[in-house]
Amino acid sequence: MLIEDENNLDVEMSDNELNDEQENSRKSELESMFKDIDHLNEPSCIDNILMSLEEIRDEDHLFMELLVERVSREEITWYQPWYQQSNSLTRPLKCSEKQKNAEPFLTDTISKAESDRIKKNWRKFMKKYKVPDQLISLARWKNKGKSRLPNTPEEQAKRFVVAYLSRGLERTLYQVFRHIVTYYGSPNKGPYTPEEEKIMEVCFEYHPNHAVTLLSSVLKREPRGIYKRLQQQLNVKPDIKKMKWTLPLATKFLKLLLKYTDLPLEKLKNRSIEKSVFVKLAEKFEHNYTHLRLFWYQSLHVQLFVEEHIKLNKLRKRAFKKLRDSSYQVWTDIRWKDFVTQFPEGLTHRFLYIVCRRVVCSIPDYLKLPLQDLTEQALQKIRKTRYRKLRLKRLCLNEDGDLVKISSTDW
DNA sequence: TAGTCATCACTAGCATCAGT
DNA sequence: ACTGATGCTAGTGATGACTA
Repeated sequence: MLIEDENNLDVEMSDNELNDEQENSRKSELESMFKDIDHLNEPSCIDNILMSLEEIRDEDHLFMELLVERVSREEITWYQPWYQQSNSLTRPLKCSEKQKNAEPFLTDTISKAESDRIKKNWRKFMKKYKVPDQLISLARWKNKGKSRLPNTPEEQAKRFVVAYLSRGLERTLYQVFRHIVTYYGSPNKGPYTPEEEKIMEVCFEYHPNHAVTLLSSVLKREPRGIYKRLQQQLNVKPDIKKMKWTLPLATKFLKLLLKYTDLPLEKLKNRSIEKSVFVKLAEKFEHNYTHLRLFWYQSLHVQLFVEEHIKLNKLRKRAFKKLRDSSYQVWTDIRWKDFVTQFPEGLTHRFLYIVCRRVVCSIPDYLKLPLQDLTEQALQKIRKTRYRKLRLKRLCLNEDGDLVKISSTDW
């Protein structure tokens, strides 16, 4: 019987080191594809890309063969909650009425702690089954040209690994697999570099039909991101002017909002408003509906419904102290909708987020720092700031139905 | 220099379609 | 019955130009 010793797993590279390494190898890979090539139509360019694709496919293929060999006779012996017993990794779990009352699983974004747990499970798995550290291959391997029945060796192996990685998590196999695919399968994130754009161009020139899947492999990016980028390049951008919100404009906005929702102002507080309403508003304002929606939830809602004069930095101080003492581990763990309930009425989660983020966004690596450190730094920054008395402007409707400012000297 | 605004990008869900 | 490819959405997150 193999004893799994968690304490032996401590020797590992920190995340940052790993990321830097990946980052560097990615850059040199992409650069080598374009070495000495100035003209996009150079066939050697697409050759390089295709070669790189081949390498990736081979790598994944070999890894899967090894995996099948190592786990083909393994059976699941550990306890599995009902929601981990499904056979499908690529479709969300459908629950029957009965199951909805059973032991529940989480549905929000996977937190830092959960992600670490998956990593830990993977290290155990590697050790026990003697496979290389190549989760990326599992993540991007596609069952093509083979039977897709769930009991083929490859599918079984894949399911076994994912089930193993899901141990101890209140998540479905689908959720864990999604997490693996996004975090390990397409590790390249952020804006597209000029090299990447060149590669995209070349691929579309030579292989328009498979360009997206090809690019997703070679660039190690999510296919959806590539689609989106493509659309941006093809589409003539609609000419949206910058918008400057003024009291008259906000008045017009609010009047229309009241009209389209057919509700009195008080009823709009904390209410989620249908998209169609914002789409109608967007037509009137000739602006993106998402922007208008953001304006409502991030600004106007707060200014209308907050019942006291708020000093921004006082609010921040309070928020960061609460965050420091919370159970959240890193910034991205924060569930703003839950968090905002601890604050005065009228504040929205988006407002709170934007106000707090202002402080931390200039702190290097703020998304990864332990929240305790981050909040300490944030509190220090707030203490040092010069504009400590900034208050939130509050607004109300006067008798004519126009928005006016509530003077803060009344308080 | 803090706040505003626009825009790009990613995450995680849902849906549909064709292929095996 | 299940897959991959593709599309859409709400919610988050990053960044840079502009402004008060």
